[in-house]
Amino acid sequence: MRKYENNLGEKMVRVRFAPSPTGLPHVGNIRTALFNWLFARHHAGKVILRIEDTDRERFDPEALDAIMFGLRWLGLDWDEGPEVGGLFGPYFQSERLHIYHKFARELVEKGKAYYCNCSTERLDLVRNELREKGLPPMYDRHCRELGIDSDPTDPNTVVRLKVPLWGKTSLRDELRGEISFDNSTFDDIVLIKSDSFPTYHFAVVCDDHLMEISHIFRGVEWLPGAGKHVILFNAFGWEIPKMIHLPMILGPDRAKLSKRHGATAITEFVKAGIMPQAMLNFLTLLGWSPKDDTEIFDVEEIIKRFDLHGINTSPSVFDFEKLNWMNSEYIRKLTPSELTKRLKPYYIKWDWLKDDDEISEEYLNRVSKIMQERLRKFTDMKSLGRFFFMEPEEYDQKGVKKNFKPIVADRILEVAQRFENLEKWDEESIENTVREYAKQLGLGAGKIIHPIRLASSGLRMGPSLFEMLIILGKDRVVKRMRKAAAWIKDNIME
RNA sequence: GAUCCCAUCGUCCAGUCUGGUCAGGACACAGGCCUUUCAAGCCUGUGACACGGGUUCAAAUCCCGUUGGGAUCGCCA
Repeated sequence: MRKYENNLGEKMVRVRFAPSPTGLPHVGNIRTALFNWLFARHHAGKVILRIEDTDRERFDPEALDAIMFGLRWLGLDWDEGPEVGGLFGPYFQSERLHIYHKFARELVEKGKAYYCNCSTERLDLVRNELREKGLPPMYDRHCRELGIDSDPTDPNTVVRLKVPLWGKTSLRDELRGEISFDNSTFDDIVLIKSDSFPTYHFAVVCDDHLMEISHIFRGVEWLPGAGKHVILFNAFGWEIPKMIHLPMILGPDRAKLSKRHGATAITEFVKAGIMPQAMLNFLTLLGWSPKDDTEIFDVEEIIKRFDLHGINTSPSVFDFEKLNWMNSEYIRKLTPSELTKRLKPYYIKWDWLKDDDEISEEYLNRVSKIMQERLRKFTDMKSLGRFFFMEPEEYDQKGVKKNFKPIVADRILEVAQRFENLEKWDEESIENTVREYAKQLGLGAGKIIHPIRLASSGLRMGPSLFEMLIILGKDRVVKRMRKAAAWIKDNIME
């Protein structure tokens, strides 16, 4: 009797995300976690986080924190697993060794597995010989019929699965249909290693059964090995969960997405100033489609609409550009004060702000408002908005060439003087001052506007000049203009 | 090498299951409008059914083959 059945006797949806804590969580793994989660939430099922820490050599204690951080950042919670517990624990495979040992002994007793004492040297030798002959490198099943007596805990032996030598094994992928493999192409895989830890293939089958997992979502890279899992499930006589193999995520060169393509760890997207909502939205659409033209939708809407039918089978290229665009859409949905809240940590990191600064919240919100629609990522602020906090230390080179002619220095000084004399520092007064002066000289307003922009911000592009000057404040603007005029006189020759 | 998976604009997706509308949308790109610049916004444009056979009145869609891409073949997961 299952622990989790509804009162119709139907299996409850239970999915698992089963990362291996060996490094920073990769977007591919996170996408897998996301699809698991969306499916479970859509069907009011349970999400189990299980830690596959059976590789003691590659274990990285920081990885687990990074994984949990990444999941929580995206808003993916789990109903059972580390820090929340559950009825099917422990959720760390390293704490379940006795379970795997018990099942391994059972298989040996049933004649479905055997102990093997072949050395790694011998295994290498055998495989190399086969490889040289152009044959698939496999174990030669030397110990298969030897009847070696041992125990899963014995460091001198491993436990191997007795894969059927003939016939076919087939499985049903919910997206691709029947897939079948010739048993002759399978190796007698190791189930328990000599350090008494289970291999991935063994642990995953035992745990998916024991934890009553109903649907297995994982990357296609697991598909070729899934036949072995079926053999194992059958050896135990266990029901096989439904399997869904998710298409791979590729880099722009169509190779599996990896570090050399740029940011791939979820933490790097966090640092770059990508919003979790945007990341979730983007990742959802990478391999799944709502079947209409909806592109921007929130989690609730996605959960409501997520289903197996919309999942793709072909691999997709991770388009950083489109993610940035989507992020800009989400940035625009924020109120100025929400944006300020998110930008502040970056300001502090860049030394634009100190905790005890007297810069007002109101000032920050005005900066947020004026910059909001030109940010794609929070980090764009670093180059686009520096001048709101720091004096320009240099001027944009192209801008200098175009706008900082020697004759301009006196014009800047003149406008600075007129600014200083202004009683009101509002858009109307500033604009009138600039336009009237341009008119007096018989010049287009742009001839005055561009040098002022460059003088006050150091940049040749940016938000509306007059609004920008209001925010900066009269004193700072006048000071920066005089400084720029002096700079022109010092640096620009006739 | 063997096995498995995949194949629509440069990219992400729709259309394929259930053959029949100029193959639709988004990102990117190009041009235009707006404008003090940039961005945004609006308008327009460039751009794809990998190839070859078959089935059919009709094929992106069904079947077969070819080619191409990817993954997997560990006491890693």
